[in-house]
Amino acid sequence: MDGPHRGNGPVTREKLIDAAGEIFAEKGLHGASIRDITKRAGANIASVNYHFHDKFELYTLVLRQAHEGVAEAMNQPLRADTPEGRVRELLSAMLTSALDPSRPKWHRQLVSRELLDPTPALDLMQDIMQRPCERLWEVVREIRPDLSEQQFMLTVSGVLAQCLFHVHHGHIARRMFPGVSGPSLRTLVDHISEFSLAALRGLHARGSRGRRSPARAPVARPTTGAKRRKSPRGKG
Amino acid sequence: MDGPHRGNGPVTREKLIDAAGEIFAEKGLHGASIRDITKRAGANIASVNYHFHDKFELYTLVLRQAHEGVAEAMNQPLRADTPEGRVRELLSAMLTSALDPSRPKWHRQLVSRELLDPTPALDLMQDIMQRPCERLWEVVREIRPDLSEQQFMLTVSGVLAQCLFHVHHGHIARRMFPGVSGPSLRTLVDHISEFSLAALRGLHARGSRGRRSPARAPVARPTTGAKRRKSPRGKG
DNA sequence: GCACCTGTCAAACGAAAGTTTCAAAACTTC
DNA sequence: GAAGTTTTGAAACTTTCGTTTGACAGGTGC
Repeated sequence: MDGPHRGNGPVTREKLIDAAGEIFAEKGLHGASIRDITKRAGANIASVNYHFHDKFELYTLVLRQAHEGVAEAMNQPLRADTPEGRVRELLSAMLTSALDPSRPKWHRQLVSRELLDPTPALDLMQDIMQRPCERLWEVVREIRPDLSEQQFMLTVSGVLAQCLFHVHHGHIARRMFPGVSGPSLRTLVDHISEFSLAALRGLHARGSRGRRSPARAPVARPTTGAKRRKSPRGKG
Repeated sequence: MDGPHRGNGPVTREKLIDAAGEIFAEKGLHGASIRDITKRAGANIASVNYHFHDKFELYTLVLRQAHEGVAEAMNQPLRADTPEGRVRELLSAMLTSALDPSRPKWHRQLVSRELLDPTPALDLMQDIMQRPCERLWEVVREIRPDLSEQQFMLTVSGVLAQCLFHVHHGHIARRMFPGVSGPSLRTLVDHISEFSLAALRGLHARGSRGRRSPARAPVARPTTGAKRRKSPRGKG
């Protein structure tokens, strides 16, 4: 179990992925070095290029693994009867999977980095964001079918923004309000639901400007192919 | 005016700062290279180490310049009579200075990067966020003095989150809703104000749990000293 | 036992990074 | 104009990066 060569194939591979996830989350694609990753994984320098082709392929694989849990949580059916209940259910699913403490912390951090950096693997991020946007759009339209198209976009963005903030920028809130205890998952879901639903009820329809909401949510279709770059520098 | 050496001292320095701002915003601290920066600035490679000590000192200087405009816009007095008016005024000041088209785009991008990366210059970010948090907290307390401390935090965070989203993650909204025209600054301020105020009116006070709001906003005090690292590697 | 494939290891590779050097050019001061 | 300071220039420096190499240890099938 602890010998140097003992069918370690998948073991070393997984240790590399875990170490790479942590270090990529800490320092980003450019800031992390293969020597750091292999050192933390307890593996040889050449192991990255052996198990994965190059650094960037390891990065995209790690990123894909980080975003999978969130993406699949978004596809579960909503069972609540009322649109208000479905809003809450949707937010609960999003935040629960995103803040799941059993998952390693670098999952959030990596996705957070990618949401900012549109460069390396933007299509993966679209996979994450598309379903919540679609479903939120639909539920919001059930509650307030009289809003303009732009109001829909701004409202959905506002709800998503609150979730994204607590998921990806929680450290800011913790730093700005050090005296206030951090909210539990339940409290978070309750507050954002109540806050957003109250706002939705009080919003005035902006009749004149903008078209009415279309029958279908005008959300970007996903790039299912997920066109991947071959190398970060396109050298080989 | 276009000769090789013509009192270029501060000229080269400023060109370096501008070029560094753009490239740092594009690629981050690690991704940007001094060769790229000096090439875009039309200067020699050694000029960065001559005018600034090293790469990191140039980075912090550029970051400080990027955040100054936003920080000072937050200190202007609020003139509106009603608390609701002051909320709108506050949001308008924040978004106007943050989205001011006359400022170079890399100001936003750099701050956006730093909001994510807690590593290099976190105190600068606190300078940016502290005043909006304080003032929002106070105005929200005027409107709804019955809310619990945690509800205040969540509400202020929610309002800030909407602003941050449109300032720093606008590309996500544009990508997710390609059919909807991006909102103007005026529309944005109107919507976030109306949305948040409607939510604030409809929020139920959570009486039992959490203490009531204190007389003073429990916002983190700024680190005025802004302790700066001497070098990215601490070598010399 | 032999060939074969899989993994691991230490070492080295070329490229690119940040930094330093030093001479020449421009500017300032007298 | 000469001396001294400031700024620029091209080149080289050291370090570190991602990647490659080739040898060697384990496992497997014949």
